[in-house]
Formats: sequence, C-alpha cells, structure tokens
Amino acid sequence: MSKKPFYMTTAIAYTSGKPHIGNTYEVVLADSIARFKRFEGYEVFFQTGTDEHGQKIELKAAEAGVTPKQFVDGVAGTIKDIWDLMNTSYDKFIRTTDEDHEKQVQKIFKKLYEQGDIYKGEYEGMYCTPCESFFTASQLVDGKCPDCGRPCEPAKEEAYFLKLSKYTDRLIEHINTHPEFIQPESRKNEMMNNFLLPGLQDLCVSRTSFKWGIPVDFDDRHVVYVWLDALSNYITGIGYDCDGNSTEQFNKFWPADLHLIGKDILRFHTIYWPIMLMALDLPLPKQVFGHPWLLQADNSAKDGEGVKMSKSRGNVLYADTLVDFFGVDAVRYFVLHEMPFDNDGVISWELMVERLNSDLANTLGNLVNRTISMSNKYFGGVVNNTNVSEEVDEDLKKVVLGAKDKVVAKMAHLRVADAISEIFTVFKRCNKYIDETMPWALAKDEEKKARLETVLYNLVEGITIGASLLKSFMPETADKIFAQLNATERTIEDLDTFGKYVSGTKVTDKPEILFARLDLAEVLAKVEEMNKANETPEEVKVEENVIDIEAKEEITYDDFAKLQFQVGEIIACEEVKKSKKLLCSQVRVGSSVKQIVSGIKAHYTAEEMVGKKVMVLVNLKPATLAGIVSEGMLLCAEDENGVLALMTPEKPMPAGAEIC
RNA sequence: GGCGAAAUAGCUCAGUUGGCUAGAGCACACGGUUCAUACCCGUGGUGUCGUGGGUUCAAAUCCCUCUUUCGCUACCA
Repeated sequence: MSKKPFYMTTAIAYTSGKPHIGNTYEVVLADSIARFKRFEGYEVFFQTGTDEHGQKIELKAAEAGVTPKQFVDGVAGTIKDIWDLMNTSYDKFIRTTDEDHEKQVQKIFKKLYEQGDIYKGEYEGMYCTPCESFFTASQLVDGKCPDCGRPCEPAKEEAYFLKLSKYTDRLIEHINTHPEFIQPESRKNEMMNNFLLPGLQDLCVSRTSFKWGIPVDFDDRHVVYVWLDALSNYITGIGYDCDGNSTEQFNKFWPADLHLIGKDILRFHTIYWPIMLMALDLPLPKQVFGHPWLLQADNSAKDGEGVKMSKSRGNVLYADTLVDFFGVDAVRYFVLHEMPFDNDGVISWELMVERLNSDLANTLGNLVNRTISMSNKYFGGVVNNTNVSEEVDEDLKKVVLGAKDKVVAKMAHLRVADAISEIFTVFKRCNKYIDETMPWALAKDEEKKARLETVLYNLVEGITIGASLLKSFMPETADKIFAQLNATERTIEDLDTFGKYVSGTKVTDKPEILFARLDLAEVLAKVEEMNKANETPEEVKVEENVIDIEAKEEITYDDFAKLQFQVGEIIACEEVKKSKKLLCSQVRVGSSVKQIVSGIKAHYTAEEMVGKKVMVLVNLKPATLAGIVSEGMLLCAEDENGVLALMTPEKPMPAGAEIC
C-alpha cells in the first residue's frame, strides 16, 4: 500500500542574522505537524531553508569584511544548527544560493519573460520618485501619480515587472471556491478587500541597485528581486524544471499540501505566489497558513513578583538560550502550547517557568515518576496485567482511548495547541486514577495484590498511549518515557486498543526526573546575570544597532543645493481628525508661518510638539493630505522598528536659521 | 479615511445554527491523601457575558447606537 504524499514547507529564513525564538517557532510548529502527519501514515516531505540574497546581506558582508557568500554560509550554518538543536525533522534544507535553485530561477524568469508575463518596465511618466512607486499608464490620473497627484518623473532604474492583472480573476475565483486555501480564514478578507478587488499593481521582480542576487541571464545588469527568487524554492527544492524535465519527486509532491508562514508574508504567498504558479501553468498549493507571532512580554512587573525582565534593548530571546535553561522539549512545548491559532502568543521567563512547573514537571513528569516508583516498590518493577478490573477503570480507558481521535481532529485543522491540551487530559486523567484507586492502600492488603497489579498496569498503558501521541510534539520526552517504562512506541492503529503493553515487562529501577521543577526567583536571577554579562561589550551593542537601508543613487551638489532646510519652531500643533497618523503643525520659519502635516502621531502628541525647534525642508511643493494643505516637511530619523525621532539642533538656534 | 475582527471569572481563553443554575486551564483559598518532583485528588466565584436600546416565550449568542482594543490597507511632504 503506497502512502499518501504530504508536502509541507516553512518560509525560508533570511540570512541577515541569527533567528530569535519567534522565528524558530515556525519551524518547530512545522516539525510537529510533519511528525504527526508521518504518524498518521503520510509520506511526508518537509522542506525548510534560507533566503540568502539581497542588498542587506551585501552590506552586512561588506561590514564584516567577507564576501556575501562567506557571510551567508556562516548564518545559514547557524540557522541550521538551531533547527537541529530544536530537533526538527526536515527532509530538505534548501538555500537560495544552491546552484540548481539559481539555475532554475533564471529559467523561470526567462520563460515568464518570453511568454510575456514579465516585461521590462517603461518609465516615462510611470515612476513617481517621491513615492518610490511604479505605475502603469492606466493607473495614472490625468497623467499624474494616483497617490500624490504630482507628475511622474522619468525613472532612474529600469526594472522587470510581473504582470499580475491577467490572473486576478482566476485567483479570486480560486480563493472563493477553496475556503481552506487561506488560513486562518479571517485573513481571506484582508487579501480580497485590500488587494484583489481594488486591482493589483504589477510586481517589480528585478533590481540593478545591487549585485548580490541571481543574475537575469539575458540582461545581466539585473538581478532577480526577492519574491521570485525566494518563493520559487518551494518548487525548485523538490526538483521542478520549467523545461518539462521535472523529477519524479516533484510530480509526486506538487502541489504542496501546506505552506506554513508568518502572517506578515501572507500576501506574497496567497497572491503573488499563486499568480507565479498560474503563469507557469502549475497547480496551486492546497493551503497557506499564516501563523501568528510569538511576542516577548512587556517589561511591566506582574502580580507583584517585583522582578522585571531587563529593559536593556537588544534583549531578544534566542532558542539556544532558552534551551540552556529549560531543555529542548520544554521550549518546544512552550511555543507550541502558548500559541493559539490566530492570536499572537506571549513568551516571558515567568510564563516559561510556570508552564514547565505546572504542566511538564507536575502533571507529566511526576506522573511517570510516581508510577514507576510504585511498580518498583510493590512489585520489583515488574508490571503484570492480572485483569482484575473494577468500574473505575472504564472511565480511564475511555479517556485514554478517546484521545487519539480528538488529537487527530485538532491537528486536521492545524490546532496544534489544542491537540497538545487533549494529550495532557490523558495524563491528568491518569493522575486522578491514582487517587481513585489508592494503590498505597491496596498495597497494605495482601488479597488486593492482583488488583494493585492491574491498576499499575493500566497506568503504564495509559502513559504509553499518551506518550505515543506526545511524540510528534516532544520527541525526546516520549522516547525517555518509553525507555523508562521499557515500552515500545505505538502506531496510530494501536491506539484503538487498551492493553498492548506486554504483561510481565520490567520498568526501570532508577526513574529519572523528566522535568525538574524550577524556582522562578532563581531563574530570573540567572537571567539578570546573563543579561549583565551580555551588556558589557559596548561596541558589540552598537554594532547590533546599525541599520542598513537601500542605497539611493548618487546625486550632484547641484541636486543637493536645490533643497532648502531651515530651523522651524513649532508654535501650535493639533491632531488631524480624519487620520490615524497625522499631526498638523504651525511652524515659524523666519518671519513666516508654515502649516506642515506630518505622519508622527504615533510618536509625538500634539502638546509635546509645541515649542520644539526642528529641521524643516521648506521649499517642497505644497501638497494636500487628508484635506489639509502641507507646506513643507519635518525631518525625522527612523529606526528598524519604525520609531521616529525629530531632528533638532544640538545648540539653541533661532527659527529660520539655515541648515546647510 | 477604507475593509475586517474582537470585547465573557484575577490572568489566558471556550461557548456550534438563540434554550435550562455561563464553562475550562492557570493563579488563589480550604479540605483530603502520601506512591511521587511540597506532588496529586476534591471543593470554592456576588463574573451587570464592553455601553444603551430593540426583536423573542427565551440572547453571551440575532439587529441597531455608542465606547474601547486589535488586524490589514491607504495616508505618513
């Protein structure tokens, strides 16, 4: 009997730096699904990997004084190490610098170009420089930019575009007829209403401003820009060939059953990727799941514990750090359990310790430990099924045997957190069973010895079944349990039967603690210590905070001289009612007052703006924003999180002073 | 501004097409128990089910108002 294929992927990780626990979460989630699918009898192919091109990497490599290839080799190695540390069972780790991938991307690019789906951009009147956006002729309003209403200028950089409009109707139809395609379903509306229904802008798929990418082989000034390169990994990784010589593996596994990705890149996977596939005349993936994010808790103290997490910035949690504290399976358990289906989850040291103590140490670890201890104490570790049943046994068996179907049902809808909760009801039920049967009381009565044997047998059997279900999520722990009980892992079919544990088997005489309870205060103290140690090298921190942005082309002094900057004093400021982001300021520049609208409401209140001396670009052509005329621009610095800081003179300067 | 979602116990959340004293886990308190990692089992809530209206024999559940939060998007000179 041949197994049904199941092809799933994660997004490929960008090799600009070490991935934090939020990124690592994705591959752990994918792994648990892949393992469970295998358990269910599918032939699973699970692909993950790295996205290694782009200007950012070119810059990082230059900073580090190495070639881009050397740089990504290092980071890709780190990423793979973390994936391996987390015990993820991927079948293929693809890198976008792999030779066969690069070749195939070039062929795909060429094919799409030749069939007219990719075209070279025409610039005249179609590129709006300030908006940094390309437009087709039909999108222009009176020949002007539909966004800002200003004339579009000749572009400085030519580029290739992927025509999207041709396939829009087909995609809308597909999404409407395949409700399972976009998960969670609430995301479907966002894609429809924001992109598909209003009409798609063509996608830029090449760049000339940097070199670290796959060259367009028929026009080598261009490199293939991110999405066409990155998304293609899903087909190149399993042997796609656009000349029709795809591998057997490709024919077997495509279309993918599941693309697991972060919710932030859902748009690329549910719009651009399907259209690329349509252009290649390939079937679409069956499901795209945009999972929520795992966020770090705020620093605010909770429940009077009085111990805060360090406020120092750059205090990001990494998987390997967490593993050092808690172990691989505890981290896997936490990220899987704490992440609901469509809401962001939160991670903090407090929550980690709480989950570890209450679920892993108390409920699971202690159950295994007490069961084995009793076997040893009463029967020298030998577990016999004497079949002396009582009525209480029935409910135990019912819960234990009922778990499989519940877990399967949850997993069918990718409800991983819920599936784990179902498994833990088995362990909780076993603990309750111990209280109901009171083995220590039975042990005092020689006549009840046989009954006691059955009770312990039932416990060992229940734990074995629970552990078999748990294996996909916490593989090491499940194996430890099997080893301690001297049990064999069950297949999914076995889980319909209670009593497969071989009677007369001897369990270990030295039960090992599966999860040691941790003291929160001690953990926090260690964390504090660790953070302090990391803070010391100031230079490293500075380096971490560097930001790279895409370089613009060189300008002449004359270009610069056209810009007039002056110090402006904000004498009044109010919120623009119709907008979420805009503040309207009255700015004194010399003896005149300019009205300037700025998108900084999220960073400054109207009150705190008043009185500030700021840097103003004064000779910008007035524009209307949200119905209000704006006669200039307040200049700000922006960090990687989008936080804005106004540029103010470092010495007191009069309003109107020229900045040059 | 546009589209959409959500507001339920101290915390995180379940509550299917409206139906009986509104649930689970965690935390907390008390009781029980002792095989075990001070663990396990049991018991405990006066929660205005965001506000105000409406439909209905009956609404957390349907409709309207308002408030707040969130997501996507536009805008962010």
